[in-house]
Amino acid sequence: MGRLSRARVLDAALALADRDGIAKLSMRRLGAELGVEAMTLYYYVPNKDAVLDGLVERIVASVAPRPSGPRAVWMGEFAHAFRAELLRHPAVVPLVATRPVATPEALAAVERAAAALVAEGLAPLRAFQLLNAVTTFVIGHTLAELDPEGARSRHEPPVATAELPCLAQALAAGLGTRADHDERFEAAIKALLAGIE
Amino acid sequence: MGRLSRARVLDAALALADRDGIAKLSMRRLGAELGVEAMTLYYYVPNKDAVLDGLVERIVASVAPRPSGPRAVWMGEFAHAFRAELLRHPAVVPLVATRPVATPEALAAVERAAAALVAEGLAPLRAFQLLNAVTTFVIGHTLAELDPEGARSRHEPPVATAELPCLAQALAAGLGTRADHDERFEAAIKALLAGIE
DNA sequence: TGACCATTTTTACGCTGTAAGACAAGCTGT
DNA sequence: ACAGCTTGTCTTACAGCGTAAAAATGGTCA
Repeated sequence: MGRLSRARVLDAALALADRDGIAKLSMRRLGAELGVEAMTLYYYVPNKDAVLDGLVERIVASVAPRPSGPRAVWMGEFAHAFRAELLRHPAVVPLVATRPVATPEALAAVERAAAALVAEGLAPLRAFQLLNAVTTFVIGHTLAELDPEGARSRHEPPVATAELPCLAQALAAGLGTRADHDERFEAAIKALLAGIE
Repeated sequence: MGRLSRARVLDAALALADRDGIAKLSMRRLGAELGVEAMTLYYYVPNKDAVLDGLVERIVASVAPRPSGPRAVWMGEFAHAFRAELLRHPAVVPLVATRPVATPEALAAVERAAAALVAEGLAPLRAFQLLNAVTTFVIGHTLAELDPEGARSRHEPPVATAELPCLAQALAAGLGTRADHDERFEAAIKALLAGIE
């Protein structure tokens, strides 16, 4: 195992969160994962919040819109890519949803994305508004997509459908399946992009 | 102060969360708020998660769509009402975003909302899809709206605009102001509802 | 009085983030 | 070679957390 670094700490944190869930991501566990005592991490990172901010950074910096051709098209592609990345790291989604983009690297990534839109002719304000509308929507949708899994694993009773006939029918008709989510995401992002021309 | 009950525990929890933030909502503090030891709460609530689920229940049960006339209209009104309620309890928004609707009361409220749509002629699956699309969007948007406040209060440097020219310009042009959020919410929900006809 | 009961408190355990300081190893300048 | 500084790690400690288990309290009824 090579030398420690902020990057390696974040790598381990992301792996640990993906494997065991964010709840299990403690400084002691993270240290153990790296073969080191908890306090050692504080040499590379000011505190735990910085680790969480780092995880958000990892996700945010890993996707970017690539403008070319009709805006609704590449914006749609960006939305899909962002959603895919979020689904790849389900444990981190609540962090992305909850914490503002905070680290310099993450802010720089956002700036780069906005700059690309500005280069396409948008005003800076419009660029951020567009980016914001899409990311905000993707995060909201993905959060809703994730919840069920966590809920089911908590305890058996999937849902007391006895006195919830509408819900029971909807579930039987495919509500909450992967296909349902995909389809709804597709429809909603299309509507959103079409409406914000 | 009258007798304790689950309802009064949740009242106190909501008040405490609104006043001091969810981070400060601990069983001991909540007990103190009610003039009682922490462990006493466990007589009214199985564990802390149940308290958090209860907070979600409070929010979810406090708004409902009221179908009458063109769907896009009352759905828009529902979206606005939901957003207003979320903004009234900013500290709870991350919970609503993150935790599935879990308590019987909350599930019943959702069922009631869906039943109202079904009574309007929608298939149960469509009813939930529509509800889901709107609530999901509102939650996502409101989360993004809230983040900045929390971020600013953490420490002074609002943002290093030096090397983030696009962001700086956008901020100067009004990005992130209340008016900006209101306007974007309005535009996006309209687009969404128009596109899911 | 004594037994039952609902409610509350006490005590305790293992876990958390992290402040403060000790410690070891390597590099530098003399 | 020696001293001293830097870099990295570990030790110890503290206050707080959620909550299991058991004990204490107080009221109501037989």
